[in-house]
Amino acid sequence: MATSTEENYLKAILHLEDTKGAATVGDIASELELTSGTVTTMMQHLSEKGLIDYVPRRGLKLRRHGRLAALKVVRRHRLIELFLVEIMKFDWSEVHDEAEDLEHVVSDLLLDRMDEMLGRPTHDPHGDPIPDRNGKLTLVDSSSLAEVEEGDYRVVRVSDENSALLEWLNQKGLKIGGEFTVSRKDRAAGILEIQRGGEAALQLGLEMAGRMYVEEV
Amino acid sequence: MATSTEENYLKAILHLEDTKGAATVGDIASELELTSGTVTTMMQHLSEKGLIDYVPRRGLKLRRHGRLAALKVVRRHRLIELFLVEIMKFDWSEVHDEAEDLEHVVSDLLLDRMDEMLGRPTHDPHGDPIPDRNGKLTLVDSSSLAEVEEGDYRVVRVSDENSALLEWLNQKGLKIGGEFTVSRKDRAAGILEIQRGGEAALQLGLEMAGRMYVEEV
DNA sequence: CCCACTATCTTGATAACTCAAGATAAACTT
DNA sequence: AAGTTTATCTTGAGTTATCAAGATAGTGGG
Repeated sequence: MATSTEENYLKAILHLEDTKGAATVGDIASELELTSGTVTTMMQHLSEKGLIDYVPRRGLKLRRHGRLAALKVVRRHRLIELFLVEIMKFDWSEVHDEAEDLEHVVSDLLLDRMDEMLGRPTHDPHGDPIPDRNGKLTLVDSSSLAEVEEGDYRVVRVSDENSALLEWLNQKGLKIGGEFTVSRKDRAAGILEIQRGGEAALQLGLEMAGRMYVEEV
Repeated sequence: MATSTEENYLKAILHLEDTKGAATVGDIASELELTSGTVTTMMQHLSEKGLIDYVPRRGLKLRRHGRLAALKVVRRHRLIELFLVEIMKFDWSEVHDEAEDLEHVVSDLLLDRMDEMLGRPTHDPHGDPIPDRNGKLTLVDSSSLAEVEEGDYRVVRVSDENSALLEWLNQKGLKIGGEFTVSRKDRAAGILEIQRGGEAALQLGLEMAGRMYVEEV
């Protein structure tokens, strides 16, 4: 139905709407590393296909159909990531790019086989929820680690966009579900200190903390 | 390095050279279901890239580099097919198309993980040999079932191009390694009769038998 | 040796996706 | 309100892969 290119645009728009409230031509261009002119052309095209509402210079928004298509791609991406981690024994820091390619190619049948093999999972390796086959998505209720006060927390989700952070967390043994204490927060220095069990305290920059989402214990 | 399209052309040329001795523009066109004009253009392109020797109207041939690239694609295809059958529990009749898409996308790392998981296999689900990482390929020594005389045989390989045949074999319980007796051969009627253990005899058209390869027991 | 047939090749067009550069509209500034 | 900045849009052009239609070269028959 949709080409891989179209799917990538739809996914980017969904992501921007979910995080920033709305997507603009410029946002999409920088997310996909394209020029805005290129994005404008595609917006006209997606609009003609009825996947988005697009009024030149006024803005754009996913339509129902486009949102469903985008959620389908997200579902594929996340299921594939989980498959790579659980079955193929990849590290959670190395699955993003592979899934980015596979999500456009894997058949529905193979995807369902993966889903079944994984026991119809609800979350991917980074804690992101996996939309179900109807595009329904259970939101994860959590706060950014950069914004919480001192206290006890559990890791609920980590952004998959920075693989260096994922590797670091992996090396420190901190995974989804892991618990720890925020023992010090120095906003001026932009640093957070966290403590786990009897282990040595870890320093973490606020920028990286902003990519981690937690719930209170 | 090469686009999926280029890879498909190279694979087709390799296949034709291996089965017919040489590939022509027309052969490639019908194998890939394209017009000859399209193929001509690509031959010029592959020739410029040094992947084939091509003299207009005289013919074409894979060069070392092109042959290696083609073998790499074949390796990917066959490993993926085996992965789909062994790990994902697909039937051998339904893996061809899926592998056709995945072969251009799966990373070397993922492919190696599959290879490892499968125990560095040497043959795909249809009995075709899997080229090793250097493109070395162990030929399967076998004869076409359409050409043997009455006697006892073992199935060594079945062409993966006719999925109806694969389904039929599957349903009859005849797989790679399976043994049987050719009890009657009627060239005029174009029919072959085979017998296994105590089971009822099976009739098979010579055309289909031509897609099966066997060795004497 | 010439004609006809067939395979191959060339040319002109199309579709999808992209960029660079210049035009225009909307939003701030003062 | 006018000027400046910034975001967005338009236009022209390039790339890759494709087809249709017409030109051309080789081959085989008479």
